[in-house]
Amino acid sequence: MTLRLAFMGTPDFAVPTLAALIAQGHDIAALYTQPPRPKGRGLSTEPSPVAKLGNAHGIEVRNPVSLKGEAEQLQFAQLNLDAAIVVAYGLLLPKAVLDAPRLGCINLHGSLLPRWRGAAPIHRAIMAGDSETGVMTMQMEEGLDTGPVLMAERTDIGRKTTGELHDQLAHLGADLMVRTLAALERGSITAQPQTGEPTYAKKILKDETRIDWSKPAAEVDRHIRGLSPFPGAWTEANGERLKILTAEPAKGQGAPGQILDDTLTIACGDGALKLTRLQRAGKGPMNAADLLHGFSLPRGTLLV
RNA sequence: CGCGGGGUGGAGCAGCCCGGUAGCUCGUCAGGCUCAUAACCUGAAGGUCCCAGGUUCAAAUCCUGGCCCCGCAA
Repeated sequence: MTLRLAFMGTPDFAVPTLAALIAQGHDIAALYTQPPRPKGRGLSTEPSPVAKLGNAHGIEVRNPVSLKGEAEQLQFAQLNLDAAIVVAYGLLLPKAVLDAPRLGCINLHGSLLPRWRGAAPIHRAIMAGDSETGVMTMQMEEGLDTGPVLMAERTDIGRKTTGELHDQLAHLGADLMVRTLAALERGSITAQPQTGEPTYAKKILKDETRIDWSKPAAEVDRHIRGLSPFPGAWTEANGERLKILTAEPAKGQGAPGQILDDTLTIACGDGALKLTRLQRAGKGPMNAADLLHGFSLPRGTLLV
């Protein structure tokens, strides 16, 4: 069954879903994404990952700064959609937009709602030490990720990093969205209200990314994994900024932040962690052994 | 033109200011030894020093232009 859809999304997380919908042969009438923003270092602005894929398929791309205006809402309504698929779009959808498509607006969210509503569900789930998470499709309402749930897929977190989990959930979610649309069109599912205590995944702030070595090793480990590879947990060594991408549990004790051996085992408030992949300012990511070849970090050094 | 670091054998770095024999810690290969916590010993191979101009008797090094990577900041 071919549906007439709009896709609203911006970052990499949304790309697999858009690709899956295209592959399914759905009619993507328009693509909404955040306008290109000046992106760092150079002066270059780049289209969002979603916009790039859309351009490659000749889909009309729209970058409204807001959907609150009547003109935008009218344009949206005139698309005459079966549904709008929303994945990490970055804009709130007013009621007029939510109500316009025949089947409404369907959102893909990267957590098991109502846990971790909001901006950074993957990071927060790992940092909080959750043992499992997942993706959900839901019928959108005006509230922030409050809509009733259509379908869900779970997965263990284990020792995954945010990057690994992000990619996995993006693909699980793409498949889930395809199945959700098929079921919706058949009329074989109904949305179920979210149950349980909501929690909110607040945006990651810069000043919470620094590693606090006085915390127990298990907690530091979650901190590192939850922020890897973006935005990155970091510490300071010899006055230089060191981003820690991965670490693994290790044995040892000492003053918090102290290097205990020649293989980057670091004492935490309780227990220790062995750093395995890290990045110096201005350098690319590298394994611990490689880093040590060019950067002196003898045992006893204190990371702060 | 937001600030800054960088591009040197396969990896990570030094050398650049003060031009003049390609260096360090590893890896790889061969041989030896026979190894407890990243084994050790001996030997070898492997480099357009990002690219293009310029200065010079001589450029990894100084000058000009370009390309690429990254940290901050947004």
